[in-house]
Amino acid sequence: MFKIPLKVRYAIFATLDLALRYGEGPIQAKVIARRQSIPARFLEQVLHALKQGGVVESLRGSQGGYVLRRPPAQVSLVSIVEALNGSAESNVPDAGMNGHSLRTIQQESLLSTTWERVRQAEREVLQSVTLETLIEQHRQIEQTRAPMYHI
Amino acid sequence: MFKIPLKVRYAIFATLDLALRYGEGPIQAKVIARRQSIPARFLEQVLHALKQGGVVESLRGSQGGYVLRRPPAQVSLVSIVEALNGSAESNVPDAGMNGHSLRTIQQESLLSTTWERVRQAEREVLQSVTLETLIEQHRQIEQTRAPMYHI
DNA sequence: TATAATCCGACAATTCCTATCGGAAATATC
DNA sequence: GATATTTCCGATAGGAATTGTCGGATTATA
Repeated sequence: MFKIPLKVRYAIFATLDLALRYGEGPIQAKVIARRQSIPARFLEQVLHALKQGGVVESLRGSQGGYVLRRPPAQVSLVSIVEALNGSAESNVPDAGMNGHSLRTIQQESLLSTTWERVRQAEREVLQSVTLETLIEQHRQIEQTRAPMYHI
Repeated sequence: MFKIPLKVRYAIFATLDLALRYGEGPIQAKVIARRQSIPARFLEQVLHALKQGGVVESLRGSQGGYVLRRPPAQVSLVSIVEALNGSAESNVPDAGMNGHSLRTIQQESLLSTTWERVRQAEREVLQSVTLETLIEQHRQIEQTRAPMYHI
């Protein structure tokens, strides 16, 4: 409804790539970028944010790379999304009265509970979907798709 | 969570302004703009979109203006929000295979059901809030605020 | 030491959102 | 009919956010 940033998709598919190889040691950003068709240099930034958010662990130096911090079943989409926003993202446009009339503030307070409910509804859905969930869906799609090429 | 455009707030407060005077004839965009602190020329566009979306009725010419198409209790926020997007707003970035690899399309199909669930969750919340709801909240805020000035 | 990778800041390019403008079409009023 | 008012419509400017690129510093491996 309100538009989903590309950054979020990149983050999901990057972590999904890690999830598919969970336990096999670190994977380099460059490799993920190639596999998932994501601009390599941009992906670096996304992965860095994911690290700050505690979703991912990084290993520097040669043979380094990224590793999922927890097993795929314990990584929900909400943790990924929130890692990217830095968990700040207040809906009220700069609360600080900077150039905002009293009217504007009263207006905000009228809608704030509604926005909060929307946010919460989003959170609940995203919390119910984990990387493990996506892996299963991925497998199901593969299985229904593959036979078509064999006929 | 995913940021709410200013346009949406403007639309809500404009229709709320109409709701507070429902049944008293057409109200001009200029008047609403002044009362709600919204850039007049921009509000015109928003109201036009609301008309296309069937939320609002317009009367052209002198003494014209805008009128709510249905009573406030029957106007939900979801109808307002969808009127603005033209109800298009597909999450898949231009479906048409233009420069999109097969991989990208498969990726989208993996997330499409999740995005759809998020969208649906948003819709349900926004559907449960009507202009009538907001009017009541507005009155309650007024009543709790007013006494403070009298003491 | 050489190589490979993340880290970090700066910044360029692009797209989207917000806002403004001029004038055309429609309508009420005098 | 003339005039004033108001919506309608398209164009477009300004700015902010998003997306993407780059250079080099830092860290680790071999």
